[in-house]
Amino acid sequence: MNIQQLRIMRETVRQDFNLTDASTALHTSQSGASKHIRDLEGELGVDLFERKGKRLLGLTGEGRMLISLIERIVLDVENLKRSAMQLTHEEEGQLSIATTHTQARYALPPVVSQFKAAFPKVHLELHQCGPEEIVSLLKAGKVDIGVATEGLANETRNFACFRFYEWHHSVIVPEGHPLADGQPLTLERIAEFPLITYHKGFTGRSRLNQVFEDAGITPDFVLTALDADVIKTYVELNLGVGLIASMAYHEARDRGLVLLPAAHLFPKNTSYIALRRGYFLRSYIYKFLNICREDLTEQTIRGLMSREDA
Amino acid sequence: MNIQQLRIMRETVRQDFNLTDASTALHTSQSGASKHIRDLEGELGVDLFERKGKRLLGLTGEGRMLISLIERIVLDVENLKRSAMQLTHEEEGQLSIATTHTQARYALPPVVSQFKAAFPKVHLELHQCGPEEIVSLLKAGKVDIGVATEGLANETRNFACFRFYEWHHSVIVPEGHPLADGQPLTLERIAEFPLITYHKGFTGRSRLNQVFEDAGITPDFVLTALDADVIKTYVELNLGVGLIASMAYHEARDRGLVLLPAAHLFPKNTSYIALRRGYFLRSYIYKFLNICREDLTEQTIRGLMSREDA
DNA sequence: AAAGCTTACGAGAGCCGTAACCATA
DNA sequence: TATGGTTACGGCTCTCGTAAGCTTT
Repeated sequence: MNIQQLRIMRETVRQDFNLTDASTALHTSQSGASKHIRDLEGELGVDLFERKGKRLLGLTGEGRMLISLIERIVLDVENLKRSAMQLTHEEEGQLSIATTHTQARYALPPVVSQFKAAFPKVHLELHQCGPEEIVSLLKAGKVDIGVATEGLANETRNFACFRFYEWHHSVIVPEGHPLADGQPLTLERIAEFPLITYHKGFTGRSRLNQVFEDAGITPDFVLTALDADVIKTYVELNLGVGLIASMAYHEARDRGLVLLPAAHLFPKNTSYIALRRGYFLRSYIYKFLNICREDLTEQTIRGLMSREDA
Repeated sequence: MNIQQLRIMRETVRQDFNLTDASTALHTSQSGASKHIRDLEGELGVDLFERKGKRLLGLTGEGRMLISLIERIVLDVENLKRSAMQLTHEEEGQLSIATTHTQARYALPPVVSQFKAAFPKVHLELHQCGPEEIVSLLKAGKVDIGVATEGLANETRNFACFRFYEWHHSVIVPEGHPLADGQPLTLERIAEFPLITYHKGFTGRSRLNQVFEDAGITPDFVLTALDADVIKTYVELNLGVGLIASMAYHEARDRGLVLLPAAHLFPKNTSYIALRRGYFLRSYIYKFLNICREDLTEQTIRGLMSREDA
């Protein structure tokens, strides 16, 4: 038995039992992969794959029993290499973060600049995309960290999720707008106007819908966007009333617009930081989390990683 | 990197950093082992061993960080092989049990005969020895199961310990002995006679001492033995009063001797079954535990193995 | 036909063990 | 001097990739 055999075994499962894809993914020949699998089956004395003629269709019952151990071994071997790398190049490396516009623009800048000061040699990569893509990038191991409000918290089997910060939606209107008359804000008054807010699945949008539905109100969302900057642009054009995350409003920068707090109308939202479970973490990743939330140290993170939520 | 390198690494640590011993333990050449270690260090880019000239003295700090991962990988690889073996030869194999005389003679016989009926092809090996040796045999992996009253329960880091059954000490005397006069048994009355019981460290002996000490009584242990059969022999010779585990008394077999219950004088004892943590368990091992305690199924055992006590 | 797995085979890398060498107690 | 680790080296196995063959869709 050798590690390559296990790697090929794992990759073949991941590539939906397509040996050709598996071998290209591992930069090796397909014939070699074929032989490796047969050798492994021979040594273990067990058929791992269900075959129809020459095609691989899936795992046998025995294969399913053994694959989890194999996965763990391969993962551990990778982690061993990473750990060793980490020990020699403590300060160098890459940190890839997948995140939404909202986080990248309003929540992460102070974190990133502090992090860059602490680890100048680490190459930072911000991957801006939607919540589903964050999840798949994380799962595929293409990024180290995911940051978003949506989509992460219900993936605690694969990810360890840490609370980042909490925030509320606010209403944003042009100066002199009827809603800015000082009278208390209600859902009914807001819904009298055309609304502009985030796309479905972005930045707490699901909760907004829920609130209106619970109140029996059907608002008119005339325009939805991926980010608050676009929303603000159309609010300035007087196309409607904006509903944005309050940290997206900047008094000096957003002259001509007025922010009306709406914490009493909409429930609070929580943004999460997610890491894959089971993978080795470079020391600077711990540092990054530590900057995000001071109470997260390497020790506490390690502890929370192995359990459920945080 | 390959598995042999990791195996050699692990074995070298286990053999107290003696490469020669490590390589003989793995049935390979010492020169090869030397090379493997240097290759591994080269590939990982880290010195794993502290050296003084050419001697290996211990692990470096980096080595200490990595050794636990290496241990786990090697263990998983072994478990993978065992699991596969298990899947093909479900019913065959060996089951080694280390246990004391008391368990082997009085508690295990019904379990063993039931087990043999269920798995006739499994070769059973009973290793009779003292509690400390049970612990070391288990640790070394020379036996699969340890059964004893003493020594196991405070090793929960290395072993998963399951309660087997509970029992009490009893007093045993020849027929017509003054203690068998029907009057209630007290510590004071017992201590008037010379006592015969188990060696230190065997079958609840420590608790006996504690009870007398707490009562401010200094009994006269004239003779100690490893097992109840020896004790009974000397009680028959009227050399003293016996203190034995009550399950060691058999009315028909032990004619001429009288058992006086002493559950009110001595605290209850618990016998434990111990398994090593982290190792793959053949299906018949689950069956063995299941016979010992009906509520232990493969599922419950798996669950309890990963946690602390049971 | 096209996609996909297996078999055959030759080149080359890597592993192993013997033996000689070197360093430490 | 004995124990223990390293270096050198030849044999040999094992791995890898190309190419051809065979099966299934």
